[in-house]
Amino acid sequence: MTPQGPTYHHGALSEALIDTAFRHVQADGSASLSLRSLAHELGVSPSAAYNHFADKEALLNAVTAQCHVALDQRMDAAAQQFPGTSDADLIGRFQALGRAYIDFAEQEPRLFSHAFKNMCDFNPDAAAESRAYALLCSILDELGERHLLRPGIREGLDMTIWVSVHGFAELALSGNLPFAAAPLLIESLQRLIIQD
Amino acid sequence: MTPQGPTYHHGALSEALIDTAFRHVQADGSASLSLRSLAHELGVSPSAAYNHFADKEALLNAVTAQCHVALDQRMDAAAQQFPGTSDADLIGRFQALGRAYIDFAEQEPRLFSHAFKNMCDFNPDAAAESRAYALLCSILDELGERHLLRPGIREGLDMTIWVSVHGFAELALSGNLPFAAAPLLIESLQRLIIQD
DNA sequence: CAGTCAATATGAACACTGTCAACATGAAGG
DNA sequence: CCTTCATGTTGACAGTGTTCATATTGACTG
Repeated sequence: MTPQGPTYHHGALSEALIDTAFRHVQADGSASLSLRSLAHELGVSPSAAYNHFADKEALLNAVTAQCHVALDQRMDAAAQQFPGTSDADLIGRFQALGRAYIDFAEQEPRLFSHAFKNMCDFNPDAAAESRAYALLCSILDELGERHLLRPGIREGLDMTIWVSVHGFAELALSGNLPFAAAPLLIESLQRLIIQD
Repeated sequence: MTPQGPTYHHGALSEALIDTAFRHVQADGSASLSLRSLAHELGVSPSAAYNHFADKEALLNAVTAQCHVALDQRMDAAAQQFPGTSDADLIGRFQALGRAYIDFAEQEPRLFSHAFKNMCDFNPDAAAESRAYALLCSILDELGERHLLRPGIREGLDMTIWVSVHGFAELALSGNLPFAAAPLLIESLQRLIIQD
């Protein structure tokens, strides 16, 4: 059962933990997060969190899920800026999705880093459940149906575009590229895939 | 002055610290590295490291540099597998460079992660001094001179290819893509840029 | 309503950690 | 010889994640 309101000792500790942990990660990054300071901030004893999470890592994994939700919301909002089906709207949506991904990395660097921080084996569900990836696939399909894509390039193109935008964000965050170069990337990708 | 041999208390502590820290990062990742266990392993007191590094972070930055060296060595070796100037060698070198970057991420996941871990502002020197990036630029230039590249796509292409391969490596390490998809990426990139 | 039970929170403790200030040591040079 | 300076040690401080035994509470059962 899910917690039932603020009538218990604390009430909904697990949600409160995720919530303030999320805000701490957003502001200072996940490395400097301490379970003890978190508990102190919530007026709770240091070991209270262990009734809801096995580990500090388990709590941070819950925060990771929230980070992905935040990214997906941005991608949805970007897609809705160009809801039409005209050629211009399709291309505009393609650009907007790429920019939204990179803008999120620039404006919420800690959330973006934490969203992709965990090193683990390949999990097919992770990509399948990603709203961002689904939006990218559908815009590429629409571009293909309109013959706006160069012929014969559709196979694997969703992956290629995704890794490009993601790689740019990562390299910009690690100081190897300037965020100001984002438009160059979008233009370069467009030159590579759009028919003229 | 650089240290002068094993005649002092320890001799060359700073090199030894970087060396064993590097091996620890390679095996277990940078998160679980402890200065104290490192000092114990070297038969030295816990605070001895502070004569050579201001911080734990400073030591880890030295390790980061070593990680980039290891990556650059792989890229050099890959380029030398196709040293010729024939069309086949040029394309082979392009593929080999991409594969070497991704193979390094797969075979040395901790080193790769640590190499691009730090979040910091854009530093123009970082990219300029990267051997991997220089090798990529030169192969793209050679492909262009041979008219193997589709016309009009050269601007920003080095960045686009780099972020693609890097993004693939990152997403594979975080479990969002399978490393087995690497050939698909290389083929997709080739379809996008090579003239037919 | 009374009583049991599982969920939840507490307190004290353990084994760690990074970091620092004060002190010791030894090699090198005037 | 004796000072100087880089290097290393000792001991301490303030935190950390985590566990265990214990207490408290809300909800369900008879």
